[in-house]
Amino acid sequence: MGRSPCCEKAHTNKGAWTKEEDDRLVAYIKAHGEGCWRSLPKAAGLMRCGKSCRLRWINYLRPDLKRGNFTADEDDLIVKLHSLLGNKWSLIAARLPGRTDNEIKNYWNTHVRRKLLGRGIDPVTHRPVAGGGGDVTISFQAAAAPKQQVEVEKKVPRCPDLNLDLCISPPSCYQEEEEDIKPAVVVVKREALQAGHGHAGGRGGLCFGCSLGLQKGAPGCSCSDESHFLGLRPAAMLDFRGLEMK
DNA sequence: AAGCTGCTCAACCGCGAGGAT
DNA sequence: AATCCTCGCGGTTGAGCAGCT
Repeated sequence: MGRSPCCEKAHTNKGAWTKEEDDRLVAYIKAHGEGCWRSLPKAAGLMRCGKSCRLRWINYLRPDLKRGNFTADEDDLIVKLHSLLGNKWSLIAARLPGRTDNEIKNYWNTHVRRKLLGRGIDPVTHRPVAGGGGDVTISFQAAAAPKQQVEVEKKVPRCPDLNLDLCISPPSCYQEEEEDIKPAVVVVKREALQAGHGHAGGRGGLCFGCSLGLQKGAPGCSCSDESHFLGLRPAAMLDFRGLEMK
């Protein structure tokens, strides 16, 4: 049987969008707002499926999109977020105002991956590839799970890609310089990340905690201290479970 | 100038999650 | 509880472009 098509394919346009289609879509969303993508094409007089309209709006027509090249800061943040979140492009995009998941995914695949490989870093694990010269030591070891969590995981196996529990080890330089440093454990709930919280006014100069939605100045925020790995204070234990929000 | 190759990025596809019935 | 429906996500594709021979 297979799944039913998302739309009436025989009567939908495909491929590149025309200026007229863009104008129609923008005008409709300005008048009626986003949402109800399934019925939008018909209502807007577009011969497109809802999915296509949504994608066009989100990735290209949204007025708050930031076009143009990625800055060094954005580049850096993408690498850091990817090291924590993996290929969760929508979560990464939520931390980069004006950028879309599709744009970041493309940028990663065409630029960042190659750059990391060139530095001898595995873009998947963010560890030095065998024989490589990289110095990134981000660990993907899961934090010790509480008993309740373990029981849940008997039914729902841990998905490594989900990264609900993340363990970050400071780089080797910290281990050399500060012997008593404890690994910082960051537990990030997916809902918190999806909520899209963050400081108003852009990301410039935000610590990693703030990039993940922490209130500036809250425990775990280290905006004023540029010297720490990923903006985390090496000896601090950060628990982002407190970020859960509606 | 023509042909080839590699790269970029907009768009498509299939699937899973979650809400509604 | 089961099924349906819609939305959103991540992987993949392919048209268009730039650079090279």
